[in-house]
Amino acid sequence: MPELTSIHKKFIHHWGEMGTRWGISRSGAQIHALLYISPGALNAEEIAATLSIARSNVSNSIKELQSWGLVKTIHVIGDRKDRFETMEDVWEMFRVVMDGRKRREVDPTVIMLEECVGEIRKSADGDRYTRERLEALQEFFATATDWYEQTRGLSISSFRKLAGMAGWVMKALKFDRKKA
Amino acid sequence: MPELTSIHKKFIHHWGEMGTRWGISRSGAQIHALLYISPGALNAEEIAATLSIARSNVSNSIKELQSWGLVKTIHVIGDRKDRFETMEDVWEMFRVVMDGRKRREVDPTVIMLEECVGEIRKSADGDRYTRERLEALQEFFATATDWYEQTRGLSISSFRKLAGMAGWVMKALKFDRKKA
DNA sequence: CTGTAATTTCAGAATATTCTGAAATATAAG
DNA sequence: CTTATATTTCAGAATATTCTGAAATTACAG
Repeated sequence: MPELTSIHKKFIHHWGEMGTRWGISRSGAQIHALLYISPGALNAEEIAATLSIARSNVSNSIKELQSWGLVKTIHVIGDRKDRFETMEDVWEMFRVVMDGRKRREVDPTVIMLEECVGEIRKSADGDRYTRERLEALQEFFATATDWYEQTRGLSISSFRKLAGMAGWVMKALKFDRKKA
Repeated sequence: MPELTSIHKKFIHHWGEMGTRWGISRSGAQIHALLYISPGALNAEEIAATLSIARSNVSNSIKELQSWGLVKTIHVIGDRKDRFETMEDVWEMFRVVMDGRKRREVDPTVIMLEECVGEIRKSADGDRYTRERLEALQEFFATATDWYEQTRGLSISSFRKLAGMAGWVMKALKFDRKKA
């Protein structure tokens, strides 16, 4: 993918911007976008040249992407350069990102809430309102993580079916639906 | 909530850090945390004093939170100062954040993909692989937004039931489950 | 109106993040 | 081992974001 068309550029730039909102650096997300639309694995030099970024930036960003589990290294015999590729399956890609975000954001928050609620229960001075609020958050996170574990193994088609069920459940059984 | 205990501080600081990963500034997220654990609505001066941040920062951050729909203004008769509060319901809070993120991140991406795929179809030069990849992304986003619309109105208890169904579906019907 | 309190705006300071390029290190063929 | 090439490290530059404080604006009681 040495020559980028305007469509390639558009996609890569947008993906780069979006990546920053998902905790991935712009360069990292751009590299991911490039690998995603590249038919074959690319080496670091090719990536740096194609995206006009420093070779070292590629190295660091690849490491970042690998820490997310989004990129893996390919060794081609007769080629000393490492090559990199990303998964084709979008659903798997999404799951990998979700797992990473859970690990980095949700899990530490759950720990923090446990610690806070634990302390507040010990102190027993009657900070009732704070305790209520933190326990409500705890319950939410418990439900959310439980939910995530129940569903993260579903294939995309199963997930579609589950959405269908939700709509059906809401309509046919007149389950409680929040306004709007 | 003028005097913060160490538990309050711990929660507020953690929430502030997490907020930055969700596209909300540290100050904004800290204000949100403070309002969340405050039994009553607070005015801007109280917030600034409690969190040791500039009065103008409170003003801007409140505006940011209001753009998310996370904070609303309360007018108390006989008090010229605006007071602010946030919703108690965690589930609603989560939904509000999800709506905001969808609006800011998913919707523009869907548009970008439409534009790219549209152009690539017109050009018809045979960039088959890129087209395939972008269409795969499109399909994923279509499923995801459809799913979100189907389920965003569910109450937390319905959602719990849905998770139960998912587990049941996976086990009892031996639906396809991806490895790991 | 007038005066005072409240709020907002905004330019620049402070901070945080990302990126570069040169130097150091690692890898492997000969 | 030696030499070529490939990769990583890292200090500081470049960039982006957030925050502050003073000035401008708004709101409203008297």
